[in-house]
Amino acid sequence: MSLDQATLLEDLTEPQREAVCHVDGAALVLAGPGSGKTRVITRRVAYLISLGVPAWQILAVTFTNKAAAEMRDRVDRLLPPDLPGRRGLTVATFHGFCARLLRDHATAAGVSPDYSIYDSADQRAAMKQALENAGLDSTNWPPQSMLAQISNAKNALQSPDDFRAESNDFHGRMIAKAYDAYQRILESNHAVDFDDLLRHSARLLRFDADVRGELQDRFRYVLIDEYQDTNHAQFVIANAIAAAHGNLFVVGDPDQSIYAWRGADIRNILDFEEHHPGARTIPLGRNFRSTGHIVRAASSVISNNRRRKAKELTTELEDGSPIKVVRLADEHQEARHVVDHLRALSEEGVPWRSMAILYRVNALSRVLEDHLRREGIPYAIARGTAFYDRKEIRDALAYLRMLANPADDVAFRRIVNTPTRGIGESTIKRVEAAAAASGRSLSDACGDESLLGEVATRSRKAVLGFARIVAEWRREIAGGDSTGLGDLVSRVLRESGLERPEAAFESEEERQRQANLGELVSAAGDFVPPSLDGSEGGTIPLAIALREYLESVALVSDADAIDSESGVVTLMTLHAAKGLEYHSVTIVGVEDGLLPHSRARESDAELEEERRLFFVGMTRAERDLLVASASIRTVRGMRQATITSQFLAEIPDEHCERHDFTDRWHDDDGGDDDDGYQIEYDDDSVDSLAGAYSPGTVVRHAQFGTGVVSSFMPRGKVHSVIVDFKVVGRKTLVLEYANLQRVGG
DNA sequence: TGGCCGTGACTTTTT
DNA sequence: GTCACGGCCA
Repeated sequence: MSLDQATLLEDLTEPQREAVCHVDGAALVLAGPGSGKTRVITRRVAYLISLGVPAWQILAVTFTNKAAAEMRDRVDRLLPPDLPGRRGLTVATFHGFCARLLRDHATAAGVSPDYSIYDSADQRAAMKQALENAGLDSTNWPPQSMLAQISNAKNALQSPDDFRAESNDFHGRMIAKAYDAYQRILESNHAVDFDDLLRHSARLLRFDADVRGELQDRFRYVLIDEYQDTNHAQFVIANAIAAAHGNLFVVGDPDQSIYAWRGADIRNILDFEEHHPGARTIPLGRNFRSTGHIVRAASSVISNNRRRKAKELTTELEDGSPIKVVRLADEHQEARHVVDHLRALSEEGVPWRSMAILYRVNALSRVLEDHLRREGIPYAIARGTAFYDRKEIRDALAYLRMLANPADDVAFRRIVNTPTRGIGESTIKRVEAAAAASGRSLSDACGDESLLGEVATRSRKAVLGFARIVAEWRREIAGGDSTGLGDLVSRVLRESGLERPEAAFESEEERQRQANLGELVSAAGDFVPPSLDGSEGGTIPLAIALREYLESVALVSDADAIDSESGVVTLMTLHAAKGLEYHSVTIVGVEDGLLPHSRARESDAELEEERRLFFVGMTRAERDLLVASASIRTVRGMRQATITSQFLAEIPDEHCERHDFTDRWHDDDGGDDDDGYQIEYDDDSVDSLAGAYSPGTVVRHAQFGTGVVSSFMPRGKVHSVIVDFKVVGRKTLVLEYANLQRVGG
């Protein structure tokens, strides 16, 4: 049976059709929000297959597992079940693809085939160890910030040596030192971090002609989604595979580039035509998602960015209702307002699952949650990693990880005495010393009695006993196949003592923990290893299945947890919302310092990225968009006055209704009695003073000299500010009496 | 050896 | 306000 090409093309616009029918050569599809991007990608894959290109020659790369799953599914539905050549399409995330590549070519890539993938918590532990080894004090050299700078280096494909060569100041040299020490720890633990997945793959493709040739031969057609968010390593990977045949088809939107902080290089998409002379560029500017007010307002906001490829965004849908821009007294009023709004929509028949609440920082979800819960509105927070962040789950996974990778001392150390089995800190120290002296891993050393001379007799028994069960588990892994994964996990949990059936009589928390472990067992039991690849009834060795399972767990993202079918309101960060759409979208906390974020106001480039983030949020809405801010917000337990985001002023008045509810302070039953919307902002008192003395403002005081405002608070009829003075330090002053002068702009 | 309690630091976004 | 770590006590 063949695939009817006319059906694939019939409901497409002209530019969409052009993109779908593009076959050979490089192409750049500039896909504005809501322009049918996913449709174009899936149709093109199906179109290629209809031309006789076998599916296994096509590689499609997305950003999240969820996007990959959706794409696979949609292509699948376009293809007749008995179509020859429909099997074997590769749809993967960059990280997933690279993890697989490194496993298949471990030796060539210079990694151990049993490598572990370290998540951010593991990275922090490794970095702390590295700083200690390098003789750096972690107060002066915060692990988090060291990791961030190392991450940047890795994304730019710099090795520790490259990095050192480029660092000529003291600070840079110290980071180079930490990078080197950190990398040694990863190596000795047979571990890679997220960035290494990309970096090692890029290096492999660049320097190993055999591997490169193999991939180039196999993947004749390469598609990359969200190309604006690729970093240098990803750029190298994509281009290396496509170099031989030049069939690189990328889709993206520079206006939705929101990952520069993670090394994404917007030039990859802006300079695509220079990298690929003769490339075809196809702009998709027509928006099919949102009503007129929303599209035009978003378009207007984003036009304030100077560094962009100007692109017209149009819609043929009706204007719809104007955007609601509301200001509330504080975050509780804000949450209450949002809840009322969503309830009203629900009463009009909009299902909960078509509503989303977006925010810049995760911390804002809490107040919203409280109010949603109190009001009985079903909701879910997009936090895919939440389950895997629980202590008991991390413990369980550490067991599995040290079983799969005996060199993983970080995992081993985590669980060697969890639950407690009489192997205390001093015992571990001694085993560690013995392991280091003999060049063995911790888990190895534990099983070797001859190395444990320094260990007290009683502890030695405990250590050897533990080593014995570990050896038994490893034996089961070596002899089993993929059908035994669930049983393996269940056995390890039981025999390790993590699972305690008697806990049913203990606290609610403990019962919850046990339930979580049970969930982990069933998840492992249901896991289908990707390399089984649809071959029904087949099996692969248990060791490989375990490795693939751990890999899939390590690569889950928050966005993966979003279930549009679940019938609940979704709460998530603006970042996680990329690529999604909802009938109704609420963006909260649109205040100066939050959006744009205070940590991202240093440069125009950062400000523009914040604006793109707001743009992404706005364009998630199909018909209803509510943008809220609070005039007072509690940050870190301190109530602070805020000023509205500059982005709000960029929404043209003809596309929005502005309401100020800040004087409804005492109306706390938040009832239906406030119909009398006030259209005008009364921009007096708190707002304008807060604006003049917002945190960061430089001021001069007659006695204390100059300083920087650190916070601003209304105090009844007066206002007080906390100022960090250069000479005398932190002072709290009453604005009305202090006679401060603002310095500079 | 293990658990508890107090103090200190810190919060952007995430594969 | 929250979390993580270190010190102290049982």
